[in-house]
Amino acid sequence: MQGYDKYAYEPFAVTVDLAVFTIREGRLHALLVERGEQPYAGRRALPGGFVQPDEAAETAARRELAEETGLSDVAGLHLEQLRTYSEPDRDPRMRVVSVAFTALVPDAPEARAGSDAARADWLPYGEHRPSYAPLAFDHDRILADAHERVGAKLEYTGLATAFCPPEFTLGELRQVYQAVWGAELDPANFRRKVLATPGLVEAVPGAARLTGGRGKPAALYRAGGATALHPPLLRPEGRP
Amino acid sequence: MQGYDKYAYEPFAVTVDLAVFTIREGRLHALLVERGEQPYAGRRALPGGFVQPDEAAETAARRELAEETGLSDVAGLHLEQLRTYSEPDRDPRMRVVSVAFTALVPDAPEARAGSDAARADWLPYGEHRPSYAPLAFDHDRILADAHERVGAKLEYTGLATAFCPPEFTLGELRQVYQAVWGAELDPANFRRKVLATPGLVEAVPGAARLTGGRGKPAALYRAGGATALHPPLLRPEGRP
DNA sequence: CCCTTTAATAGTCCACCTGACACTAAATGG
DNA sequence: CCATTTAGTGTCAGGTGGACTATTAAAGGG
Repeated sequence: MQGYDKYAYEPFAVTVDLAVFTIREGRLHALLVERGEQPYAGRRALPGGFVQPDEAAETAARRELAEETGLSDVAGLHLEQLRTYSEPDRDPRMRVVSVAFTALVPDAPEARAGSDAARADWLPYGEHRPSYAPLAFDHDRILADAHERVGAKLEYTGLATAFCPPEFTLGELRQVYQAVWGAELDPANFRRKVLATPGLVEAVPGAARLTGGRGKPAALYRAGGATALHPPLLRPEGRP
Repeated sequence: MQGYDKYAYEPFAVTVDLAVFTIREGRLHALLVERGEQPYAGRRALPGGFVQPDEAAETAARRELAEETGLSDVAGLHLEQLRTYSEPDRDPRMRVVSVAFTALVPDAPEARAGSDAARADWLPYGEHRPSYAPLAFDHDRILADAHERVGAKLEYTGLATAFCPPEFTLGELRQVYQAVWGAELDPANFRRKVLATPGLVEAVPGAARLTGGRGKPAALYRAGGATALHPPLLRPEGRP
């Protein structure tokens, strides 16, 4: 790092890309925009945008998240850096280094198109290659990396509650795990493990109960303060 | 992302910073350089440098790693992206976005000073605040983040073998866990768990044995192909 | 050369975690 | 009223993991 000279090197553009997930009807969905311009016009892509000269990448990501989702309380959403993608040819026009973030949204208000996107929608993301694939740029890879990261973090952190509203039932929490992992979980064993993990959830004291559909009404819980889970909640083996 | 214009935005300098760890005499060490110039002249810092216009951050990181460590077989070393640090004021001179990497080195040849550093040394990194603290820029935080990441990945990946030479004893492997976690592990139980984890290590078939110091000679093992550990090898509880 | 020290390896015991599964409770829809 | 659905409780067998003891095989010192 001998003497810096801001013009000694080709300038890099720095952007953020957002892999935003939510659970809808028990299935995992990702927020995707439709590109309105070349390259990849008409193709689906991750929402994102440029980092401004005076803001950190995290700030830019949260700003873009607010713009694209139309959510009001963006401050409370879970936003986490995933990794940075810097291959020289990832954007055909110029050198773009992109810091990717993962965001988790509890309920899912309809998305709205941002300034630079033709449209924005919540589209199902799962095992099968979706009809809208492939995404623009290297966004398929980013989204897959984000999915893998979220799946892994469910095991050993209390992250799952970030997909849930402030008060939720254990059934809803279990659906989060099932949607992300793509696996069935035994309701009884899930309840036992969640309640045995200190700080994961705490019961809402009032006899508060929620009726959603059929079946016996369930007790409500709030997210506990726990960030690390000991022991972890491991996903079932073998995913070939 | 409406039409790019590479001069529409203030240019960002993109650098890589390296948190390089090794095990020496059973203790965790980090590779640190001494800065020769302002700002922070004379202070310790992480090795690193600029990303060139035609290379990915990973490529730049591996190039810097080779330059700073003097290792010949840099290609085989474990190098992994940590995260990107982009706070606008993290470098007092200009806007620098830095992609941080974690590298793990098995044996530790003496470091050598790179082009931009007065010197480079392996310095112990552990519980106590070391005498060389604080580091330049936000490098204390980067190094702490890297340590936490490595400690966590030892639990559920076969990463520990990256600290070991191609053939190693279970005692050496256990020392890796102990040095990174700063905790004592029962040798017998460690052996049982490691050998019970499929794909973590594989025995060297010949009656190969290694003599290092006192005690019964140990059997040699090679790193197995396993990348994910099921079940994980959890570190002991409670770190207040 | 013997004896102590050190580390690897083997084995045991027991508490607890976990998956599988049965059973009851409370709501809805025909 | 009855079948269905989901919540919640309980049980049981097998496996895992921590604590601990014992044995083996080398090095080093007197």
